[in-house]
Order: sequence, then C-alpha cells, then structure tokens
Amino acid sequence: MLEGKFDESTLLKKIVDSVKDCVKLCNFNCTEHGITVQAVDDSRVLLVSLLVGQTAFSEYRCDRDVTLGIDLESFSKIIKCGNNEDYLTLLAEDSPDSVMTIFEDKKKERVSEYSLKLMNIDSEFLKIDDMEYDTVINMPSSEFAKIVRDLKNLSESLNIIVTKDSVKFTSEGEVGTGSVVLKPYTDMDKPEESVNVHLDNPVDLTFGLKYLNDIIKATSLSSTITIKLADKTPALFEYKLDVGGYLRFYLAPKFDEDE
Amino acid sequence: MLEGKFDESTLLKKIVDSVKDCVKLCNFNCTEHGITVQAVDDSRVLLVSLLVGQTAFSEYRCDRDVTLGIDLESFSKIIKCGNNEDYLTLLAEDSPDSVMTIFEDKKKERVSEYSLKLMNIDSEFLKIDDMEYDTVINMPSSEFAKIVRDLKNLSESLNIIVTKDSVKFTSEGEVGTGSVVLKPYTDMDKPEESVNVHLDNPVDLTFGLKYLNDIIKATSLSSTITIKLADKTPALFEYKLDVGGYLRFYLAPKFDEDE
DNA sequence: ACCCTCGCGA
DNA sequence: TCGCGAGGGT
Repeated sequence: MLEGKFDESTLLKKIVDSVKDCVKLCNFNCTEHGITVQAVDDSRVLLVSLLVGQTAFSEYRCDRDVTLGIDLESFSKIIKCGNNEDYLTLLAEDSPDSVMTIFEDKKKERVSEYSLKLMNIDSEFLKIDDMEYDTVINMPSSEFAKIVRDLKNLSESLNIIVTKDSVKFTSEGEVGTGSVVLKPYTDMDKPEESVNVHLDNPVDLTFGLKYLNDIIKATSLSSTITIKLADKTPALFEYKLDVGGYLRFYLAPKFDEDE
Repeated sequence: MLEGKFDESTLLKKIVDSVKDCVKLCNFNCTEHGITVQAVDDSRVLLVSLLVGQTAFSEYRCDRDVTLGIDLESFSKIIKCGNNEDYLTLLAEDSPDSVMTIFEDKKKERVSEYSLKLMNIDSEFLKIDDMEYDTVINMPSSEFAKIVRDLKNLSESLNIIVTKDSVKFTSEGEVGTGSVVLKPYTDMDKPEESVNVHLDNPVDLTFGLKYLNDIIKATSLSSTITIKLADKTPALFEYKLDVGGYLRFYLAPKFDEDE
C-alpha cells in the first residue's frame, strides 16, 4: 500500500504542470524512499528525471514498490480540483489499477476524492551515470527563463558559451540577433539572485530552443537552476525541490552545425 | 555614428507601444537634436509625429544625420527583452544596415544586445505648419482615454462641442446615446488633474472613434493631453514627454455628416 | 488582440 | 486577505 500526503497540493501541481507539456504518459515509481519518474518527451529528445523524496511528504508510507502508469493530462486536471492549501494524499493498493487523490480542507470538514485509472506504460528505466562536467552554472531560474523566452523569438537555437568570467547566450536569426552576457555575481542579501560559474573547461554548445522552452516550465519549482555542461554530452538542467528531491532535464547539444 | 542612452528602458517601450498598433513601419530620423518620426497610420488617416529630444537621453551623440527604417513590431519585441530599469542604448553606424539595442542591468553584471535589421521605407517628410486653433483643451490624459473607451461602445463617431464654459463629448448610436460634459476646473494641489480650456471660437467637430482609440494608446506617456481644435482643420492631440519631446497625432474631423 | 496567471501593494 | 497591474501564453 502506498500512502503519500502533501501538506499543500501546490507542490504536486507545480511538478505535474512542469512536465505535462512535454511528456503525456509516465510511470511513477514509488519506493520507500519516495517517488521517481523517468520519461522522455514525445520527440524522444529530452529526458526528464524526477525525484520527490519522502521528506517532501508530511506523511509517507510505501510497503512495497509499486509503479503507477499515469496520464499526466488527466492527473493534472484532477490535481487542480483541490484548493492550493488543501492537504493532498495519494493512495494506491499494492497491485493497483487506479490511484486515488484525496483533498482535505485544513479547516473545514470538506474532503474530495478522485480516482484515476492507471495505464500500462512501457519504459525502460535508464540508469543515468553521474557525469563529470566541464562547467556548472548556478543562476536564478527566472532569469534563465527570461533569456530562453526572449531569444526564442529570434531563432530555433540557443548557443551557450562559457568562459572563465562570463556566460554568453546567443541566438541568431533572420530579423536580427540577440545575446545576453552574464558575469558571475554574488548577491549577499539574496543568494538566490547570484550567478555562480564553476568552470573546469570552457564550453561552446548549442541547444534547441524548443526543448529549453519545455524545460523552463519548471521555473516555479525552484528559485535557482543548475546547468551542467560538457562537450558532446547531454547537458543537465536541474531544479532542486526545497523539500527534498529534484526535477532534472537532460538535453543533448546540437552537433551538426559548423564543425 | 548614433549613440543614444536612456536611463530606463520603459520610456522607449512606452513610445513604441503607443505607436505600433497604428503604424507598422517607420523611419527614425536621428539628428544632433534627437530623434523624430513622422508616419501615417495604415489607413492614411492619422498622422503621427514624434520627437524625442536629446534631453530625453542620459547620453546622446549623433555625428551625422541618419535614418533608421524600423519594423515596429520586431522592435517592440526586442525592447521587451530588457528589464524596465535597465539602461537602454541605441547604436547605429553612419550608414547602418542594422540598429543595435543594448540593455545593461544597473546592479548586476548583465548585458544583452539585440541587433535589428533595418528596412528601406519611403516616406515623404511632411512639414507641418504651426496653426492657429479656435480652441485648446488641456486635460488629464487618463480622463480623455476613459471618455473615448466609454463612448466607443455606442457609435463610431465622437462629437466634441466646446463653448466658453464647457466641453461636451457625445456619441450617438443605435442602442443609445452617451455624453460627457466637462467644466473647466483648476486643481491647485494636483495641476495635472485640471481641465483647462482656452477658447477663441466655439467649435463643434466630429471624429472617428477608431482613430481616437489608437491615439489613447499613448496615455501612459503623459499625465495630460492637449487637444487643439479648429473648424475644418486636422485636430492636434499632443502628449508631452516630461523629459523633452512629444508624441502628436493629427486627425481630420469628419465633414460630410449632418451639414 | 484578448484572456489568464502570477506578483506586489494596500 | 483582496484588488490591481504587469507579464506571458493561446
């Protein structure tokens, strides 16, 4: 039996909304440690890896491992049925054919329950190796989101060049060219505003803005984003959950051009 | 070489947004005194005349006159890429094929640059004579905007009758009739709330609300609007820029009806 | 161009 | 806590 209770329904709502635009169906793998999801987007380019640690729940119990094959579109609709401050509990049997979502109002005596039919979804669970990266950037997630939104007006590709004292984002298109240059910067008062660059080797990589645009849907999950880059290697874009866990996106750079 | 730096990107944003709904393409004429634009709206009825004086810039330099043919739609997108408080600098060569827009964050080490391809736009530069008008009205721009918004629900035309002690706006349509009457009024504490009428001759004129609706897009540029009217003469609607300059609209009254 | 959502201020 | 304004998405 799985029983996971969130203190507020917003967390799960944000998580599902962060992913549902690029992944329609996925397996929630529930273990005693929490819930993980691995999925590729519909074009099989972007790899999504989610961990909701058991610390993210106010109560959590998972007697034996269980896999919930969920249609995120429908699940998202269900989650929106609660009020943001409601307790949200996920419930499933050991061999479930459905998952129950229960909302409880904190003050009032109001309980709502929604059961969602599960699906059988094949997916190999990929073992993702911990990698060495050439560069690790830590920056405000909202700032990264703005850069992606602004530059996607100009072309389909975003080039990222990191040197020891700057990060440069560039997009070149028909009507014009845009670039944003960030210098590492430490804000004492608001550390989440800081831009931090750890660099072993400079990198010069290009990514599809279509996919980056899916990635930034997760902006509300964390005030900062960590970007790990290495030549000819899928980049890692990570949003850490305050309460324990993360949402990670792996995206391979474009190879073909100019070399 | 042209180099014009605004202390805040909002001013240019407001100016472009005020005009781009009625004018798609226009020439920015840059001289040592500042930047002027003259253009007619797509239906060739409304004449727009902009002056951004060099005092509007925190730094301004224009070695020789240069004309920048700009697609306002694209330009508006670029200007939105800055944050409102950023410095905004326009840069162009002497014979440019593009104009560069540079944003600089005031605190952080962030610089973004956007280059926009220029276009070749024909437009005669019209000499607009200083006119004698029968009536000059000065009033809060927001109040004028509300009158236009409210009365355009009723018909396509707005009638303005000015007598020595009142200004009457009327719109008569199928479903009903509306009118707003203003008396001249002086607010000592908030002069920008005053309604001021200088009248040499009474006027009774009618304008197309479609065009007035374009004009009021400029409301945020100034807390007051100056309206100059004379019989059978294009009316002048002027928003003065605090920092030096103006945005003027010239609109001919309707003739044919009822006389 | 219009509608919806999020953030900030009262 | 509610309302208003701004920004982003469809």
